[in-house]
Amino acid sequence: MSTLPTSTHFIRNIIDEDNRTGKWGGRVETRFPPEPNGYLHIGHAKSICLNFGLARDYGGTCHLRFDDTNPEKEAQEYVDAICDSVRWLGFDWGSHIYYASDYFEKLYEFAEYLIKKGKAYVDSLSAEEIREFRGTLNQPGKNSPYRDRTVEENLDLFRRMRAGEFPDGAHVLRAKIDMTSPNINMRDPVIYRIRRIHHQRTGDKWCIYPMYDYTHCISDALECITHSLCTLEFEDHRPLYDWVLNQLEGQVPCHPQQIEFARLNLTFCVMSKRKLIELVEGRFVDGWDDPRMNTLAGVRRRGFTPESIRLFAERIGISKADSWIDMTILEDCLREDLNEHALRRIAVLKPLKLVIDNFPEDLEEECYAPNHPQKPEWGKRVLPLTKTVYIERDDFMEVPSKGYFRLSPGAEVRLRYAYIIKCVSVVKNDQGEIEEIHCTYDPETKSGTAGADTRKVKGNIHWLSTKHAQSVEVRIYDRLFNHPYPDTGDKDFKAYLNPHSKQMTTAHVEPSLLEAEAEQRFQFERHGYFVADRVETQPGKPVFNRAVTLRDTWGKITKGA
RNA sequence: UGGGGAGUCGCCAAGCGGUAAGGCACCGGAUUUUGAUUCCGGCAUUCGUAGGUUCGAUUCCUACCUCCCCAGCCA
Repeated sequence: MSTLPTSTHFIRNIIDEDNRTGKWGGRVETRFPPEPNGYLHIGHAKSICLNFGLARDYGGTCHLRFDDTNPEKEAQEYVDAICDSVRWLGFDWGSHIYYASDYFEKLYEFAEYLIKKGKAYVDSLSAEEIREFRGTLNQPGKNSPYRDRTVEENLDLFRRMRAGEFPDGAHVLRAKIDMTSPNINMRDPVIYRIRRIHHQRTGDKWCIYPMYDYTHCISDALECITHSLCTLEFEDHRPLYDWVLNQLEGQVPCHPQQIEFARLNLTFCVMSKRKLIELVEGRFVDGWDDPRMNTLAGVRRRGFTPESIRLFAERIGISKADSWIDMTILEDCLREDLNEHALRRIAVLKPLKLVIDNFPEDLEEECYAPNHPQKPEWGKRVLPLTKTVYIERDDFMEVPSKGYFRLSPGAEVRLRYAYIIKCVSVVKNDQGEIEEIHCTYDPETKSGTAGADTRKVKGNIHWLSTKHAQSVEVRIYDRLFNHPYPDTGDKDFKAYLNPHSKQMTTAHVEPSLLEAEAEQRFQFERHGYFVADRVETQPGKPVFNRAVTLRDTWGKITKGA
C-alpha cells in the first residue's frame, strides 16, 4: 500500500515524448481547474490524482485554478470546500492557487486586441436569434448582420458594454471565425456577455464576464501550463482553444497542449453536479457530506481514506474509452487500505443473549485479543469473559442451513479468543422468538493455552460480556442507489434511490471504543470497517459509520441459494 | 444523417508490424481462532466485422457495424 504502482498511459507517453524532444525544456506544468459551483466528487478525484500525480512524478507543479467566470452559480463556500477536499486527498498546490477572475483585466485587454485585429465583433442579436443563425448539426450557420461592424464601432460598443451602458443581454462579443464550420464551436462563439451579477471575488467591478472557451486557454497560457488535461467532451473545443491562442501569439507566454481523457463513470452513483445538488436541495440526503454521497466530502465522512482514493485512481487507469467502473473496485481499495491499517475491535450489531451454564457466576476472566492478526507488534487488549455474553443473532440458527458452521443446537463453536462452547438449549418467549441461548464451555480449550487446539472447531464467533459491553450509535450505510446506472434509465434517477441506504442502530461495543476519536477507523471483526463520524462524534460518545463490509463468501453463498 | 472521439478477457487497461502485459473479478487448492487476510495455481490461438497489403497484422490500408460527445449569452 505504501508504494503505488504507477501505470503507464497515453498522457505519460505524450509527456515522455515531449521530454525527449525538449518541447517544453523538460517542464511539466498541469492544473486542476474546478468551477466553484458545487462540491468535488469522486470523478474529480480522478482528475486531481492525474494532474497532481503527473506534476509530482515529473518534478513539475500543478496549479489549483478556479474557473470562476460565471458568478450566477458560484460561491465562496464551494471554493473553501474544494480546497479542503484537494488537501484531504493529499495534494499541495503550494503557492499556486489562481482564479480566472484574477485575469479579468488581461482577458479584457486581449479582447480589445482581437477586436483591433478584426477577429472579434460585438453582436446585437438576441440570444434566440443567435441560436437560429448558428444553424444545426447538418446546416451551416449564417452571418449575423452585425458581423461586419468596423473596428472602431466594435471597440466603442465593447468599451460601453464594460462601462455598463447596456442592459444584460443587449450585446455580446463574438470571435469572428467561420459560421459555416462543421464544428459548431467554431461558428463565431460568444466570448463575452453582459451580466449584472455580484461576483464573489471581484464584487461589482464587472458587468461583463468572459466565457469558458475564451478564458480557459488564456488562463492556461498565462500560467505557462504545458499539458492542459480535460475530459472528452471538450475534444471539439480544442480547435477553438488553439484558435484563440494562435490569435494571441506573441501576446501570451506559451501555447499549452490540450489533451482529453475519459471521465469517470461509477456504477450506483450519479456524477453530474446538477443531480448531486438536486439530492442535497431536495433533502434526499443529509447535505453535501452525507456519507452516502459520492462527493469527496461524503466519502470522507463515510470512512474512505485518501490513500484508498488514490489507489483507486491508479487502479482504474487513464484512457479515452468511455467506461463504467464497478463500485466494488472502489470498495476493494478501501478494504485493501484498512485491512492493513485499521485496529480490530469487537462490536455486536444485532445482539442475542447467551448464557454459559457451567461458567462461575461472578468470574470475570481475562481473554486477550490481538489488535491486528498480522501485526503482533500492535499488541493485545483484554476482553473480559463473564457468564452472560452477547453474540450476533446471525451466528445462531435453530435449524442450520447446509454449510452453516456457526452455532446451532448441539453444535460446538469457539467464542473467539476464549473457549469452545456447545449449545445445550434455546429459550423462547411467548411469541416463539428466540430470547436466549444456553451453552456449556470446555475449560480446557482457552485460546492461547496448550489445550486450545486439542479440538478443532470450524465456527468462530465474536461476543461481548453483557456486563462490560457499551452502547453506541452505529449507522449502517448502503449504496444510495439500487440501480447500477441510476441516471441512464428511462425513469428519473431519484426513482432508484435505495430506501434502505441508511439504517441507524445501537450496537454493543468494547469499552475502549468509547474513546474513539473523530475519523478514527476500525475493523469491527467479522463485520467490516467503521469510522467514528467526524461531525457527530463527541468526546466519550462516538457515532460510528459503516464504511464498507468485509468480503463475505458465506453471504454470497446464502444470497445465491 | 455535419463534425469530433472510442471499440483488446466479466470490469478496467497495456501493446502501435514480429506472433496478446498488468490489475480487479472469477475458479481451484494451501494456510488461517475474522466464512476476513495471506499464499500458490488457473483464467483471450485471440484483439467490433469483412476484405486487402505483408514471410508475418491487435498493430498498415479499405469498407462496414456499434457506442459516446457537440446546435448555453454553462463549464
